[in-house]
Amino acid sequence: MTLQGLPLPIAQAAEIAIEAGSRVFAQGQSPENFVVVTHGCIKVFARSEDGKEVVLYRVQPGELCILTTACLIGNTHYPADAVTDATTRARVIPLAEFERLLGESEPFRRFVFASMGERLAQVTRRFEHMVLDSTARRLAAFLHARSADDPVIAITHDRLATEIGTAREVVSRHLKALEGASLVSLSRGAITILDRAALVQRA
Amino acid sequence: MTLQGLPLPIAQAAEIAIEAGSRVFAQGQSPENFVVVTHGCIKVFARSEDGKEVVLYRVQPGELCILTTACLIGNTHYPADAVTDATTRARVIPLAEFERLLGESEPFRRFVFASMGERLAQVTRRFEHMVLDSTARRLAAFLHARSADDPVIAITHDRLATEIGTAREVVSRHLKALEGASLVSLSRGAITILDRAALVQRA
DNA sequence: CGACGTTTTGTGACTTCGTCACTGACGGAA
DNA sequence: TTCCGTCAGTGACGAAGTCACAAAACGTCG
Repeated sequence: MTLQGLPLPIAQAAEIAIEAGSRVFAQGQSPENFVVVTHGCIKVFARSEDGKEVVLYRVQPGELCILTTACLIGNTHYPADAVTDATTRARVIPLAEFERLLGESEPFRRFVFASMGERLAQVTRRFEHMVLDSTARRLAAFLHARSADDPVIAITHDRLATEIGTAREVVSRHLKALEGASLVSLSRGAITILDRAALVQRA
Repeated sequence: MTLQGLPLPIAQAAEIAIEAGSRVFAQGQSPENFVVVTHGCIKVFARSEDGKEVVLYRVQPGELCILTTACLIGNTHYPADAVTDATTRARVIPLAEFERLLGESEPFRRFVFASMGERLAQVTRRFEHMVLDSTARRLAAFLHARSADDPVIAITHDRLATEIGTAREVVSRHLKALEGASLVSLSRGAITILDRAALVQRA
């Protein structure tokens, strides 16, 4: 799903900028606009009463927020929270215009459904791994995915833990073990991948 | 989402019957029809290589299968499996007709999106509870939900375990504890709820 | 530079959960 | 009644989550 592939109505829509770390929507709210990210990244996550978080998915450039879209027409409210990971730019289409486009533009409709299908498949896989895979596997898979273009991953153990759905201490211990096996080297706030191939084996 | 509330095109669609326990779709397939359940129940679940399962959600009467719908237009394939829990009847609309309706019928479109929004919120909450809640809480919540109209729940410990995403032995142990506290009584293949109010407390 | 506060990481003790390997109990069907 | 398949109970043990701190690493402000 590239930016080039965006249907005309989206490519022509107004663009807004959101600074890094700001809340895009909160649990219980109802959305007013259809949103497609063009730059940056939005993190969508659920939070329990006692403050623990799980990341559901991220909205990358060229993607729409499936929850926003579903709530928009379904007229329900968000079951999750979202904040920007980095400075983000997005194209927005107000509800009324969005509904009109859905009825009139076949490419637009196709784009919306295709995006929802992909995202749904992604969340399903994530769900499956979260419940069925061991922590060690999830960690290895995460490190492998995040080191695709740069062997140095800038992340704290705490953040990493919420990404893969476990506790910080558990992450620290597993990383220590991986360091012992010379697969990674650790420093404050960063993890350097030394043996990426070996990580695939463990994932 | 009641049957009465179904938009006309669905109420008029052809109805098919599926016997209990048969596979509705399998991981990797692509759907050919839009489906709305009218009687019975379809269980949608993910499965790992070694055979472990997690239930994602169930499609009840009046509901559509969100995965089928998303894959249908997105033209992707199923990321999960589905089987009928009981003898099931469903109305089906072939792909071409479905696409035409989406463009032409505003109520139909609204129904589809509303359903997706609801289901998505449901899966999100399920995801959250699965990752963040303790096994004891999930078990109590399950027993409470399933005893709404009948205090006797017909289910084996093994099935119950896959429902709440844990192992059979863990379920057996927790149930034993609940029996000790006189909240439930146990028999082969069935659980009788004795103190439903106390279960809410623990959920 | 050095003291101080914050953030990040390391560790040990303890609980809960998941897994394994069995055993026993129940309920048909032959 | 005797098999046999399904279901439940158990003890042992390793993996993972929780709790309570201690120790680094870093930022910043006199």
